[in-house]
Amino acid sequence: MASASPTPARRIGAPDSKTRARLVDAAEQLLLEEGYGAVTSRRVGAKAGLKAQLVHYYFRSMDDLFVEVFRRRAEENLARVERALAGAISLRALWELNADPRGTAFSIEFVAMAKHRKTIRAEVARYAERYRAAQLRAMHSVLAAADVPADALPPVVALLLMTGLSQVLSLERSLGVVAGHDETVEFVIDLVDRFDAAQKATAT
Amino acid sequence: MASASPTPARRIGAPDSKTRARLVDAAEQLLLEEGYGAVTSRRVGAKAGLKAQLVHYYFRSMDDLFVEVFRRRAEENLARVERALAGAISLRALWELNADPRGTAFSIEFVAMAKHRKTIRAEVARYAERYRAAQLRAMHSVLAAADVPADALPPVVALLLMTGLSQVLSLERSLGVVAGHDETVEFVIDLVDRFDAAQKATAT
DNA sequence: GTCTATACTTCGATAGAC
DNA sequence: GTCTATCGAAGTATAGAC
Repeated sequence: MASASPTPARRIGAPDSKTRARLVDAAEQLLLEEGYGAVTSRRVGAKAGLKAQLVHYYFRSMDDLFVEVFRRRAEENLARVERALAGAISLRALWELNADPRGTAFSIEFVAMAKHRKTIRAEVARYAERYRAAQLRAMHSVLAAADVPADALPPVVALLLMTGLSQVLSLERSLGVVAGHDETVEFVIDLVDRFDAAQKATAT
Repeated sequence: MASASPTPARRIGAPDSKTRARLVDAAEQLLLEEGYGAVTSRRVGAKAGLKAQLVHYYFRSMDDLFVEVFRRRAEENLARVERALAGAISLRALWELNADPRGTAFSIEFVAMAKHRKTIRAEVARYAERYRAAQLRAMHSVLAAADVPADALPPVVALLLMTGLSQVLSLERSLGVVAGHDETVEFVIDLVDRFDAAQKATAT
C-alpha cells in the first residue's frame, strides 16, 4: 500500500536528471561568485537558462538545493583527500590540500549559512568530522614516521594549526590584506619540506 | 550656499541619537545570534522595540547600518588591544585577546559579508590592517624579549598561526565540532606560558 | 523624532495546463 | 518535464502627517 505521508507532497523530478545537475551547477557558481544570499530560485533559474519554477520542481525547498550543492563538492573533496593520502603521505601534500583557496571560499560560505540553518549545520558538521578524521590519520602517520613524540606535538594540534593558517591566509587574501603572507608561506613550506626530508631519512 | 547634492536626500537622524544607538545594538545582537542574513530593517526594528521605518530614518541604507555596527565594535576592539599591549606584554595576553569567541564570531560574519559587498570590504580591510599592525608590534616585542631570532620564527608567522588557530577553533565550535579542541588549547596555553616564563628569565 | 501609509521589488512555493 | 499563472510574505525605501 502507498505510504500515508503527512504532506501530500508535490511532484519532484528525478535525482539523476540532467536539468537538475545544471541547476546545481548554477547554484554553486552563484554561491561562489556572490555569496549564499544571491542563491535564490529565480537567479539560479536564470543562470541555468531555465525557468525558476524548475528549481522547485527538482528541490522541495531551497535548503534541499543547498544541501545538494554542498554534498556534491564535499564528497568530491573527501575523495580527493583520501586518494591523496592513500599513496605516499607527506606533510607537504597535506599542506597543499588545505591551502587550496577554492575549498576555503566554499567552506566560508557554508559555515556562515550553517549558523542559522539547522539542516545545513548538520550537513556541514557531519562532513567536517569526516574530513578531520581523514586528515588526522594522515597527520598521525607523518608525525610517527618522523619520530615526533605525541607529547612534543600532538597530531591534532599540528592539524588545527595548519588548517587555521591556511584558512586565515585565504580569508585575508579575499579582503586584499596580504601583508606578511609571502613570508609566512615561504617559512611554512620550508619547515614542511625539512620535515618531510627528516621523515625520509628516518625511513632509510 | 547650499551644496547641490545630486540626490535630494531625505532627512537623516542625528548620529548621537539614543534611538539610533538602540538600533545599532539590536542589529549587532541579531548579527551575532542569527547571522547577517537575519539583519533586516523589519527585524532590527522589532528587536529594538521600534518601528522598522526608523532604521531608514537613521541610516541611508542597510549597508550604512552594517558599517556602523562594524565600526563601533572594531574601534572598541582596537582600543582594547592597544590598551592591553601598552602595559606588560606577554604571549599569553596576546593569545587571550585573539581567543575571545565573541570577537571571532563577529569577524567571521563580517568577512563573509565583505566577500561580496565592496563597502563592507573596504571597511573590514582597513580595520584588519590596523589590528594586524598593532598585534605585530606586540609579537615582535615578545619574541625579541625571549631572544627568538627572526629567522627561527618570524613574528608575522607566529601571529598568523595564532590568529588562524583561534579562528578555526571558534568556527568549528559554532558547528558543534569540538574534537581535539581541549587538547589543543591546553597544549597552546602550556606552550605560551613556558614562553612567557623564558621571557621573564631572560629579562632577569 | 516618530508615526501611518504605501510603492515597488523579490522571494519561496504551489496549482494546474500542456 | 516544462510551462503559465498566481499567492502571500518579506524586503528596502520614501512621503508626509503629527
